[in-house]
Amino acid sequence: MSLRHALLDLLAAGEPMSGYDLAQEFAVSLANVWPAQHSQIYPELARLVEEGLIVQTGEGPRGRKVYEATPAGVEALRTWLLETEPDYGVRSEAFLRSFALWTLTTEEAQAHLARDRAEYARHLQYLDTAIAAVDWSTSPSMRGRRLAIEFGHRFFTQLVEWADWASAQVEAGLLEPGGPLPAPPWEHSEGTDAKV
Amino acid sequence: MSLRHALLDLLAAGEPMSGYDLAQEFAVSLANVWPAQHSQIYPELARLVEEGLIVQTGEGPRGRKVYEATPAGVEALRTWLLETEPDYGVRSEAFLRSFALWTLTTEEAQAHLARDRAEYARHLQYLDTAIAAVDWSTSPSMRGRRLAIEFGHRFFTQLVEWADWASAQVEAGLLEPGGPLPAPPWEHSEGTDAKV
DNA sequence: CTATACATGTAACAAGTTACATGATTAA
DNA sequence: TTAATCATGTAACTTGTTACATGTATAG
Repeated sequence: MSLRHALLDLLAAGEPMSGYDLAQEFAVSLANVWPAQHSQIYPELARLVEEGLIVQTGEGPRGRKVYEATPAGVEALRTWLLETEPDYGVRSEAFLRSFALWTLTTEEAQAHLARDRAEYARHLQYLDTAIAAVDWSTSPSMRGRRLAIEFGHRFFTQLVEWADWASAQVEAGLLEPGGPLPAPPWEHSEGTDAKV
Repeated sequence: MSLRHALLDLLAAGEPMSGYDLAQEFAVSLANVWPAQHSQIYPELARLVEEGLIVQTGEGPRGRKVYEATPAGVEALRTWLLETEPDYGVRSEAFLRSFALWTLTTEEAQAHLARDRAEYARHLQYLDTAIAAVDWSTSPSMRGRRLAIEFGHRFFTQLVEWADWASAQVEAGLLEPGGPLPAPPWEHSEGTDAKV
């Protein structure tokens, strides 16, 4: 159900888009949220048209088909947000890899962490450049999307910081038997207690 | 390919485990990294046995089968880390939802963010309790896993902070036309520049 | 005129989820 | 004795990936 809502959101945001445009969008802004290939997008668009949640409002060269969300489509988006239970699960191969770092030597782990660090920093820099290039005040969707972008910015900032921290721990001998262990995390987290 | 490496990592960590044990582990510590159901785990275990990456080393009541990783299995884990390109993509429905918050009213968005916040804080608290209950010095795998746990701790801390930030922005009128927009993210991120 | 980007689609396969199915042990 | 938990598995379905297939417009 997530893919269709991602498409619906993009098409409801204002600008009419083609399947090709949407695929581009998935390759950049949605790549780290809900990746999708064009082979998945085109059939889903056909289903959305069939259900009346989007309509084709234009065409272009090379058989280009341009779609927009219908009022029913926007309503479906709202219903999704308001009436379905969020799935808070996250899937990340990079995170999974960190579970297995102990099978590497200190040097190998350092190399792995350095590569991760570079990749996260590269992505963060790209994000910041993208943020700076956009006028976030133009439309309601843009204004709201600013929240999502901040989420991404903080996420990648945190990844870079984690990689640096992990690298320092490994350098200090974490992976060597008898090496020092870091202090518990709660010593550097304050003000995030549950309001329950 | 990720599921098998997650299983391999757990079985290589030291303690022999059954499919049931592994499913429990996926329901807790790996739930926010690489979720998996028992229906996916049992067939994968059978394949891993067939390929000689794990062996059944014991049995228990109710047809319980206990497995351990073979040296070939540990080597396969290392090869995965050292010789395959990481997939840095992240999939998160909660993150995707934040893209569509603009379709909600200020009040509706606040309710949604409050629910997210509570869920993240709850999970963070659970994580911290779990961290405190464990002796991280016992084995190489435990020592290394400390890095992954820190990753999770920071991730959820950041989510709580983001939800608070987003809520404050919405409260200030971000979703209302003409309302104030937050300052660009880079103003509160320092020391994470790419070392490229 | 030729390579690249644009543009849409389908087919075969792999991965993941939900539901079904069965039965043993244990604690109250 | 009965409910909960332990324990393993399969089947049907949905979702997602990779590869195949085709053709048009544009820029150099």
